[in-house]
Amino acid sequence: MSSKYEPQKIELEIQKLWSDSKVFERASSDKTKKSFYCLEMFPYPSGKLHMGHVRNYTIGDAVARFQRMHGRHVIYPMGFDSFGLPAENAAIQGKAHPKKWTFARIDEMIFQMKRMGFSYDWNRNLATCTPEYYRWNQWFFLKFMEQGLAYRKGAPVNWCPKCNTVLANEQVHDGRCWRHEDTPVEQKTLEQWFLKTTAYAERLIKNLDKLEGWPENVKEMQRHWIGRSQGSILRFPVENNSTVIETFTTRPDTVYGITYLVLAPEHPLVDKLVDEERKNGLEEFRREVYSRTSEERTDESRPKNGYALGRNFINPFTGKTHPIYVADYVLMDYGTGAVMAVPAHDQRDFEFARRHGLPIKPVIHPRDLILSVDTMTTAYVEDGIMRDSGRFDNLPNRDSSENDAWHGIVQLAKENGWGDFHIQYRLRDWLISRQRYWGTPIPVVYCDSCGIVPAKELPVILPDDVRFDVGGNPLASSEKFVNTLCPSCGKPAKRETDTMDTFVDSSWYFMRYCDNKNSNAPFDPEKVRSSMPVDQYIGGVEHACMHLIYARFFTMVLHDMGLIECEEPFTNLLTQGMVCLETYRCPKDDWILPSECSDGKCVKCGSKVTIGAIEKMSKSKKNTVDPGEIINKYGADTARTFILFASPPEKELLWSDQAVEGSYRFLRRVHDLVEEKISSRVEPPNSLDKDLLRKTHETILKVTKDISEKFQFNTAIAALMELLNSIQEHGKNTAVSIEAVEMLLRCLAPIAPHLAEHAWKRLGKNGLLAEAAWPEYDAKALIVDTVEIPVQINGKLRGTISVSPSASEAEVLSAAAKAVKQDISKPKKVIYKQGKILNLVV
RNA sequence: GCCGGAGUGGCGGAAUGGCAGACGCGCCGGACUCAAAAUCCGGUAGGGGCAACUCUGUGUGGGUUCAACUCCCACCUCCGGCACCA
Repeated sequence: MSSKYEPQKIELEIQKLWSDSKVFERASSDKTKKSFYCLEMFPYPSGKLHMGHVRNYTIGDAVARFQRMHGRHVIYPMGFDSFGLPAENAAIQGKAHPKKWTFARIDEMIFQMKRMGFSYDWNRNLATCTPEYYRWNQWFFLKFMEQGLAYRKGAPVNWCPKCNTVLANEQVHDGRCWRHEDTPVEQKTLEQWFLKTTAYAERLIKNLDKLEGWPENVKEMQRHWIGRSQGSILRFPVENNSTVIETFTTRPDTVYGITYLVLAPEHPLVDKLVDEERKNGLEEFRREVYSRTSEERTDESRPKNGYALGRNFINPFTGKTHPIYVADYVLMDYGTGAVMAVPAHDQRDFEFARRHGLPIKPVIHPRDLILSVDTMTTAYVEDGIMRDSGRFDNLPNRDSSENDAWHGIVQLAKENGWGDFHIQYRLRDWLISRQRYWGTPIPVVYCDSCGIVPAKELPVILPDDVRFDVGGNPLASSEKFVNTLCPSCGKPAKRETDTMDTFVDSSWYFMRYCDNKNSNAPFDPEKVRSSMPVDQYIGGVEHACMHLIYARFFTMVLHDMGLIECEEPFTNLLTQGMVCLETYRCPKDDWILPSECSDGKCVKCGSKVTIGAIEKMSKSKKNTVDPGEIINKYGADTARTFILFASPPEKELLWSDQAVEGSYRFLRRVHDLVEEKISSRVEPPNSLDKDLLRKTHETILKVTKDISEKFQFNTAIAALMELLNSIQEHGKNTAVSIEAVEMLLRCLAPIAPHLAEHAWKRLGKNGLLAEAAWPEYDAKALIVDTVEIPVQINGKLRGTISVSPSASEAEVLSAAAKAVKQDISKPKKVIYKQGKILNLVV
């Protein structure tokens, strides 16, 4: 009795079989085997899986299943990054309380994940918005505080005067509030909490060299993000004043060319230094600078504006005095917020000097040329020979030794107390304060007598009695929450109402998975020790910097606290490419749906539509494909197979409905083949068997290699398609062809697990395929009697010959003589690679 | 501007020094059908030739090698990241 391929039916049956047998939970807790921790970046529970998720989790699930079949104790968890703005926005729009909203979305997501057949151990599940989870964020925060790794300082925020609220960057559109399009966002300074990531900058950058299992591009992005630069701190005394201005420079070799000095507009010394008569002008200048958005301010193409403070400083190297400016091109949050300006050797200083009529003094010249200020059109930033630089004249400014002017000048500064060598990082401390409700409350109390006091009782629970309709941080509207007693002196005090950045949640969730139900500690160190580090982490490259740096930072801090053994959380990282589809764009109606385009014209306005720009799937570009629809039409196995087949995992994937059909056809052919095998009688062995047996074992070898070495599921699937073709060409129901089918199913199990499991059952196999062993190839079956090898003459193909793989050069030459038309009896040179190729030079 | 990655049939892609285009999609032809869909079989880089065959071809130009998609040098284009970081 053979049946049709009905994926919907098969998949639900098999999913029930897996869940009833608890096969994945079992695999996840079997301590007798060597562990393999397969981790995927957990999602924000938006309610619907999108194709990006489906690709991410399909790759991960295939890896997890592959490793399980290799006898590993696979830890494969899933959870939800469930704090964040969308839930709060839903609440502001009056839809539902964030808690209710979030848990409803989580349930929808879990349903879809189960429908995809992902083999998670749901016992390890977690949601970061539960007190059971976030209390440990608070616990870590207090530990960080104890060690001076959490501190408070002023920092600018986006402020909407109409909402009376701080806005997240994503709530600011073109410098205006997302809800008040006519209201410009203001910059305001608030006291906020920071984590001291800069304390780990050196280790974060150094350890990258050890991460051999990480893609080079991600490591490079992190190196740049951390931005280590070697230079020096130089101090300049202000004329007729006791103040000293500290600057950071990577070019101490240019100090003799300083012609002015610039402070960032926010620099705390500005107000102290400004000349009384220039105060009003300064305020006006600052107002103008602050009115710009940060994008405008950091636009390199804008002319560099500045304002003289009417005061001078002394360059201790020359004893000369020069003016002090404030300018918008100097940033307060890099280095010391002040720079020594050398227009002759720095392009930005050069532009500023030309614009403001400041002198330019070259002190480094090319070997064969003396620079002239009058003819310079850009700064000279190359290396050369020092001039007008006191005792450093005629030295090379920089070379590979420590005897160059660069080092000599810093040494001189050091001896005189003017400065020292210094390494500066671009990485900044991590601002974790968010003026939001739906996040982890920062567990501190402000007391009039004791100051900042850590909360004693954890968790500090996020209250439910908050108002979303009054503006401001909803958390501040809960009287019960805000008003408390000081844990230290017992007098009335106020709670912190800021909550934590959700990147805190995702910085250690992979450790919580190891012991997700622990109510006495974030985790049992022993449990983390046996599972961490993560063997394979899979996710989007968009998290290359922030998330992956924060998670590495947390892991290092926890390591230093003695809580965990490993210093790096993720041994191997795979960043999957984007899922893309062509877009339809109308000149009037912007992005339109494919259905809104007919005959190349927009159905709304009749304009000619531009079709075909391939873009990342996104709602705004109207080029999404809903995974749910694909499952309904073809089943989860087809979606999985297509995703893995269409492109190698780290490359972008171009969605194609027609190619999806192709994957469906392949699976149906496998299904039909199995049905055919079980309904026909077994025949005796025959002469075709040998080739099929070899093909079977070649396939096992290739699939194993492709998946284990490079996650090349695309070529592994191609090999399985070839095997299927070979079995059908063989056409007989012999022991060998039945074995070939069985091997095909085993290899298909990580890719299309429902169909493979179903067919396994139909073949009458005992036990679950999900727990079966991965096949091993038989080297004997790979042996061949003859091989076809190409015969080349002068590198050009002139024929092929069939020889024994062990044939000698003489044998091959005589066979070749018959196969080609040319006379090859007197070759100049013979290159014979046994069993591979023969090339003759004549 | 700087850093990283990629350029191969009509399309997704394969081959990491050894027969370029595996596998799939699409397309063309055939079988089945009253017909269509589905399915099955065959063909499918381009040029020339009735044909055996032959020439050209992996972004462009050069080089190394018996042999280059693959290695080296220069350039072009596209994608991603960073971007006044002193």
